[in-house]
Amino acid sequence: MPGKMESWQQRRAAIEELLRHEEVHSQAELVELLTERGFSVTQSSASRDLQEIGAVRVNGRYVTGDALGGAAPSSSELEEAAVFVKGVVAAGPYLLVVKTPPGIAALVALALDRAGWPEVVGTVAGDDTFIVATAGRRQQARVEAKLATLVREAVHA
Amino acid sequence: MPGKMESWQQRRAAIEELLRHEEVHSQAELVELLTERGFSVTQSSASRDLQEIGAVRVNGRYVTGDALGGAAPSSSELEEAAVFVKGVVAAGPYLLVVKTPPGIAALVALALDRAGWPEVVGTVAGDDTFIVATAGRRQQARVEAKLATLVREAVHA
DNA sequence: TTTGCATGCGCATAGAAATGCAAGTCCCTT
DNA sequence: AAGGGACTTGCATTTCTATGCGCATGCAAA
Repeated sequence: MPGKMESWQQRRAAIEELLRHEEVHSQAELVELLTERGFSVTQSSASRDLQEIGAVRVNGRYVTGDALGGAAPSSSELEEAAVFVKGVVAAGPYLLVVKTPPGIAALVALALDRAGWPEVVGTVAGDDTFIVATAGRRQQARVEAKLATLVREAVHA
Repeated sequence: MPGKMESWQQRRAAIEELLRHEEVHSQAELVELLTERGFSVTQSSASRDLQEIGAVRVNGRYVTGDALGGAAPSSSELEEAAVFVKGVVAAGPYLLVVKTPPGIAALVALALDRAGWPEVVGTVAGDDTFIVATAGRRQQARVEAKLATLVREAVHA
C-alpha cells in the first residue's frame, strides 16, 4: 500500500478549509474534492479525518464543529501569537515548556489551545511560561517541530 | 397500519428529552428506547424525527443542537465542580489533563485537591485547563475512571 | 357520503459512514 | 544495525442512515 504519511496534517487542514468554503455532502464528495487538490485518499481516511477534526453532518452537509458553537479562530490567531514565543523546550517525554515575554504566556497558550492541534492535550499558563501537555513522545516532537516552524515564519514575516 | 397521528409531537418531545439524558448511539437504539417508553416507531421515523429536530451525531452519539453548552449544579463540592469538566485526557503515564470552561480550572482543581483522593499527588491549574499529577499508571487510570464517572453522574443529574 | 388533497408512517432498499484487519513507514530503543 | 512499537492507510465488509413509494388516516369541500 502506498502509505505516504507526508500529507496527513496538510490534508486535515485542507479539509477544514474545504468545509468552510464548499458544500460537502458526503465523504465520497470530500474524497473527490481532495483528489482534485492533489490529496490521494479513500473514504476510510475521510471518515477518520472528519471524526478527528470534529466535523459533523447537519442536514446532509458537513460542517466543522467550531462553526456551530461560535468562535472560529483559525490558525492565524496562533500565527500572530507565535511572534512572542521566545523558546520551546521539551521537559521529559510528555511536556513542552514555552517561554514568552512577561505577561503574555496566557495569550499564547490560549491561541495554541484554540488552534485545536490534535497532538495538544492541554496547556497551563503562568506569567512568562506555559506548559503544553501532549499524549506521548511522538506528539511532543510534532508539536515542538510545528511550533518551531511557526515561530520561524512569524519572525521572518 | 394503525397510524395514530396524534402522537408525533409527543414523540419528538420524548426524543429530545431522551437525547438530553441518555446516550443514544444509533437510530436503532433510539427506536428501542422509544419502544420501552410506549412509542411504537421504526427507524425510518426516527431518522426523519432526528432530522426534523435538528439533532446531530457527534462522535457516534446523538445530541440536540441546543444542548451544546449548558450545565447544572449538584451537591458535594467535587461533584458540583465535576459539572464543569469538559474532558479528561492522559498525558503520558503520570499526568492527566483536565479541560474546563475558561476561568474555572482553578476552582475544579481546588475541589479535586480537597477531595483528598489518595492517588492524586497534586494539581496545577491554568485558566481553562489543569493538570493532575499521579504517582503512576495505575493511579492515573484510577483517577481518570473516577473522574469520568463523576462527570457522567453530574451531567445526568 | 363521496371526492380530493395533505400528512404520517412503514417497508424495502439505495446510499453513506464506520471499522477489523493487514500491510507499509517512521522512529526510537537496544 | 537490527528489532520493535506506534501510526497511518487502504481494502473489504459491516453497520447505520436516508428516502422512494404506496397505504392509511384526517380534514374539507362538494
